[in-house]
Amino acid sequence: MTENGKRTATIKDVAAAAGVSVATVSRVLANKGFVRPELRLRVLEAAQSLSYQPNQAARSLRARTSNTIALLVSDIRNPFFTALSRAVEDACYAQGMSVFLGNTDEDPRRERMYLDLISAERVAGLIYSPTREAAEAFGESHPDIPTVIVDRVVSGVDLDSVVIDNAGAAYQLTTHLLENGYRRIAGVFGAASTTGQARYAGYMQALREHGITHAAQWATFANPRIEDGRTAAAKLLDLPEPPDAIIGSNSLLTAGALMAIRERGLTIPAQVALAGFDDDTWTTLVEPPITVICQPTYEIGSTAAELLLQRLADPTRSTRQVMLKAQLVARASTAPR
Amino acid sequence: MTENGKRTATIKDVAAAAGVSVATVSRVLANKGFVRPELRLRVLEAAQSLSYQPNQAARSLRARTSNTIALLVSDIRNPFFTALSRAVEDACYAQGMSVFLGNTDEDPRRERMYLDLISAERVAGLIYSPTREAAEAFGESHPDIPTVIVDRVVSGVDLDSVVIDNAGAAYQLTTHLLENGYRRIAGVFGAASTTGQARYAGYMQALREHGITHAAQWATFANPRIEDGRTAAAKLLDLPEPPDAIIGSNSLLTAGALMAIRERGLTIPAQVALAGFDDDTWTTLVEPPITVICQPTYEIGSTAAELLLQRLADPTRSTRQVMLKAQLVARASTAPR
DNA sequence: CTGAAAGCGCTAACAA
DNA sequence: TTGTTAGCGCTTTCAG
Repeated sequence: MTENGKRTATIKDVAAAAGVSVATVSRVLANKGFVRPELRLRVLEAAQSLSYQPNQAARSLRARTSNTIALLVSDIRNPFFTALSRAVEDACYAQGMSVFLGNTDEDPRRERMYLDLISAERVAGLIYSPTREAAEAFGESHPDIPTVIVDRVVSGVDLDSVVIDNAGAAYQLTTHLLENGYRRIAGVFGAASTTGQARYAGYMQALREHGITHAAQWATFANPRIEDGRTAAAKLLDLPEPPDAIIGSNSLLTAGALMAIRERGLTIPAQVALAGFDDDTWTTLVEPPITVICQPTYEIGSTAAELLLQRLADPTRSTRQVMLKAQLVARASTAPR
Repeated sequence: MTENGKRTATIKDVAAAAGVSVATVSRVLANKGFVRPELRLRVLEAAQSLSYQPNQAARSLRARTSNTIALLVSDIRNPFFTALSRAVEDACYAQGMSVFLGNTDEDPRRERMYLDLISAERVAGLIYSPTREAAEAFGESHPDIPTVIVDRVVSGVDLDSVVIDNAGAAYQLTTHLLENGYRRIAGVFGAASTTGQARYAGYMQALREHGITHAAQWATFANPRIEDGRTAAAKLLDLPEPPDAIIGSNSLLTAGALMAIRERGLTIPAQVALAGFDDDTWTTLVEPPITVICQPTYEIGSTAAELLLQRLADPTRSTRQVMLKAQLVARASTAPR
């Protein structure tokens, strides 16, 4: 009753075609144990001619883990995460693993849903940029799978992670502005991430160290979307005492700020300087080119994937917190005044 | 011997905790058949307190299909595909499905590997932007799963698809240039996709209809990467008789062309006009803003996801080829000369 | 070196 | 209405 019809071939079919047992087929396919060369060949040929594809679901069920890792970020359209995802995907491709992609939109509910999905799917591992809420209540209900944190910081848990020194980078960027003669330096920081917080802290510290009494309304927070950056920057620029420089905490916020500046016909940097994070293509395409902190985005992703893959190979190894170096790229948008 | 240890709870554990059979648990979780409210409650509570997550691998094995769709594109960093992926992800999220992401890099080998992975994973469906090779030899070995083609065209097979009228759009864009007085119009088209071909065809047709004898070296082909666009445009601009306008077949090629133009200190549009496809953010951030064909990228993605989800719900429905409208957005980079 | 058989966790007949 | 049970396709003892 093997009514084979159109069904994709199973290991049984291969076994039958090769005249061996399923165990033997499994062995040659996994290259485990020794099999007589002759049989091995028969099996390989049978598999070939039936275009046999081992059923991953069955494998995962048996192995209690899958061949897949998940990548959970706030929004793939954020160029930082776009580059990151590509790096992750490349590394997984090289290992024959697949990657699930999830966007949280910095929304804890959406994030929760994905975390559940992820444990239901029994993914092998997770590369994860948690929302601030999740970072703060980590462990509460984080799925019990190997996890590498990227871009953000979660304290009080022992996990692999890859970050840049966000506070330091923001400090450096702000100092650069100060040294170039800017004083009324405003910032638009990511509202939902620890990264935004850290950059804010570095920014504040630089101001403090230069004895700048900072007007509270110059530090604002926005969601990482162009529109939100534009709105936030617009408010800043319309202040009675507007800033003479604006820092965007990521390329979307910076782009939004640029739009707001353009709309008001202000010239950069004469009337207002602009600087930001992430060396996205557009930052050198616009006039004047924009000063940025250049994060090694691809490298962050590949390092994260590497850490995860290594942990999968050896779950007992001690965790590593990798801090990659970001670089200040000074351009005309922050020329000395 | 239920040594439960740290293992994630299974349906058995829930059944035991609720004092019912696994079948009952399955029923209440799937909302199938009737279960006494009292039992239903007990089951729900047990599941809750054990933080039970149904094992998807087991479900997939049983159901012979998974809860996942795959998205296979050339490069997620191409803004067109970035937006597309986000749309797909949103639609799947709404259905509680997950999405696999794969980048082919227009490399048939890499594509093949993903197609195999995809059939091994028994994904429920596929949203797919095939390389030209795959498009031409379609069916040869395409996995037997519901597939929606996006962005590209594959002939001779009966599949759902979502495209824009690429030839028409290129025709429109070229005509716009011609009407604005440009004559030596060059183009940098995607080398590896049917989309590039179609746009080339539309471009050629517009030239022909205007009686332009086209210098063959003005139509060039490049991989969809900024660097390649830059190189291709550089060659164009260094020609003894350089073009007075350049069309980029996608935002990466257009960005590359812009760089090449800038490097040579040429002014846009006085010395050379520039136009392209995809209304990426940077096109309005630069000076002058760039004329583009604006594709409804998000809508393309959500339509594709919709078509796929509908087909999963009803595999027998007839296929649909959806053609979405792209829009010419004329800006200063192609002002009349 | 090879095969038989026991499950992995779940759903859906089929029984009760 | 509920429970028992037979697989889904695979890997891995355990025998032979």
